[in-house]
Amino acid sequence: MNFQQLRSVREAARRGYNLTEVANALFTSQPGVSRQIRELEEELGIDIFERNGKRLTGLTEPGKEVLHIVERLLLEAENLQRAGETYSGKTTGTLSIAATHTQTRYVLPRAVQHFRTAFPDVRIALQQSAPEHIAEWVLSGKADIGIATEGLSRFEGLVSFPCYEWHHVIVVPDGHPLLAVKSVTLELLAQYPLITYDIGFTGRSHIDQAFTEQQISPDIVLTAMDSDVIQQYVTMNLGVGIVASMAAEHLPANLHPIPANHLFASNVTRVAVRRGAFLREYAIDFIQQLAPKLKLNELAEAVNWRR
Amino acid sequence: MNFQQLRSVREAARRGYNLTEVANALFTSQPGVSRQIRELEEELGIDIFERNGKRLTGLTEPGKEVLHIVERLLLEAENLQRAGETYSGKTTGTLSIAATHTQTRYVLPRAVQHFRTAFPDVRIALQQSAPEHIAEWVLSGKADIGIATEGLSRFEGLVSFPCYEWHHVIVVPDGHPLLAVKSVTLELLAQYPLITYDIGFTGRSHIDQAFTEQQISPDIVLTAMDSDVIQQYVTMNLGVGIVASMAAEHLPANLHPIPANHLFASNVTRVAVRRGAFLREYAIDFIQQLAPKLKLNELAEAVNWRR
DNA sequence: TATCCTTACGGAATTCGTAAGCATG
DNA sequence: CATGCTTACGAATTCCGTAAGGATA
Repeated sequence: MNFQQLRSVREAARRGYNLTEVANALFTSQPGVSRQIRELEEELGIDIFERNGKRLTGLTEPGKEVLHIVERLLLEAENLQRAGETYSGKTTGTLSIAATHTQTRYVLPRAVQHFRTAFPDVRIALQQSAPEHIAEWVLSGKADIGIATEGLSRFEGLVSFPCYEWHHVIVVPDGHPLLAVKSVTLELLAQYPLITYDIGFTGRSHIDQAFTEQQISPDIVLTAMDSDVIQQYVTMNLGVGIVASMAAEHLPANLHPIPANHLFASNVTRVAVRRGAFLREYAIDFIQQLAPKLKLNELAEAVNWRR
Repeated sequence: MNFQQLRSVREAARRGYNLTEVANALFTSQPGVSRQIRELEEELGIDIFERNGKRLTGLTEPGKEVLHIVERLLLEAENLQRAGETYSGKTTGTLSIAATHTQTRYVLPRAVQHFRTAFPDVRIALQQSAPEHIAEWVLSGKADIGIATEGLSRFEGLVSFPCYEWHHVIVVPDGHPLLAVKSVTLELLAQYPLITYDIGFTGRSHIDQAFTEQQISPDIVLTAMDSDVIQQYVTMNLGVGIVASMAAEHLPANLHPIPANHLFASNVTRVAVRRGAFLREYAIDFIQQLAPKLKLNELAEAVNWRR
């Protein structure tokens, strides 16, 4: 058993069982990959892959179990590498962050700027994606850190920490009737067409929840994944916007914020890492930047309690 | 990075940093081991071991972190082997069980007998030890299964399941005054010298607890790790014995049991496996033999939830 | 017939053990 | 001076890529 065999198996599963592609990905020859896989299968005494004639078509039942273990093995191997890099005082490396648009656009810039000065030699890979995919990315090791407001705490394989709390804010264009109202109510709000986030994004669930509780059906005419798009359509007078407070901090001159703390439940943005991951010094630093209240030993314990 | 390097590091830490010994254990040459370790250190860019001149004396700070990861890696590798053996339908292998004396003596014989007929080609390694060590053995992978009444549930790295419930029983020799009493009380019992288990063994904590709650100080004249010794001394009229009900089932003719269900809290014997371990079919069978109420999917989930 | 996997083979690189050298308690 | 680690070197093994062969959509 060796690591090249394990890499071949993992890559084969990831790349749709096409060994030619696997060979390219691993910078080796196709017969080599073929051999690695067969040798591992022989050593374990089982078929890992289903074969249709000569072509691989999928995983066998035992193969699925094997793949799980192989993934864990390779993740631990990466942990080992990173441990080495950390303690050898290397400041180079890559910090891979998966975050939603809202985080990437309004929250991360400050953290990234600080990070750049603190660790100038570390490359940052920002992966913007939907909350449900962020968890996947972190679980698979493709991202070191995941940041989102929804859907991170459901995964056993992740440890997540609260970063900060925020509210939704109503955004209207110049001269909108709501600007004259002292305290906006949900009923009032529901009289206008609304523009807000897609389901599953940026606290959308709390918006729906608020309306449902008061048995009001809002007229949501348009949803988007990001606040810029929402603002764009509010400017075009298509409706009243509901965006995250972070997005409402720097509005263009023709748009105006109206507080909505009293209407929608507050949201907590969380940062997540894979349970058992070895975190580089700079990754820990970045997390602490995002969640300043988080104690270092809390973090270490939560991530490594598996020991 | 390769597995031989990892094995060398682990073995070095286990064998007191004597590379000559490590070489023997791994059936290779001493310079080979030396090289493996140095190459891994070079690849990771750190010193794993403290050196005093040429000799290894211990782990460096980073080395401790590295060792943790290495241990996990090698355990996963063993999991992979076992997965192969399981699915390839091999009935050979070894089931390593760590248990207390009481379990080994009175509970395991039946399970082992059943196991021998079901899996005649699997060797059984019974490791008898103190409860606190059982957890260690299972955690380190030296034992597949641990069985004890105390001290298994405290470990995050273990998953444990209840096997069966039992009580303590009072044991007295022929003609003892307690035999004439209808229902023994703690006060009455405390008037005699007592012989029972060592602290930390076989439900001893529940015995102490019962006396403490009634503010009685029993006169425990002798403690032992196992029931045979206790019975021996009861026979010699040194005092009244308190043993596990399993041990009182087959008493010699000159000793007599007196129920004590009403005096001491009942005990639950538990079986534990390492979280994330891959369990061979026969190991699962053995566990089910011990804990018949345990559902298969419960077990699988608890052990592998890490995925 | 184009794609994809296997087999065969030979050269290259790695690995490993022996023997000798050196440090330490 | 005995134990224990390192260095040096050569042999053996393993590894890997190229080229050819065969199966399948």
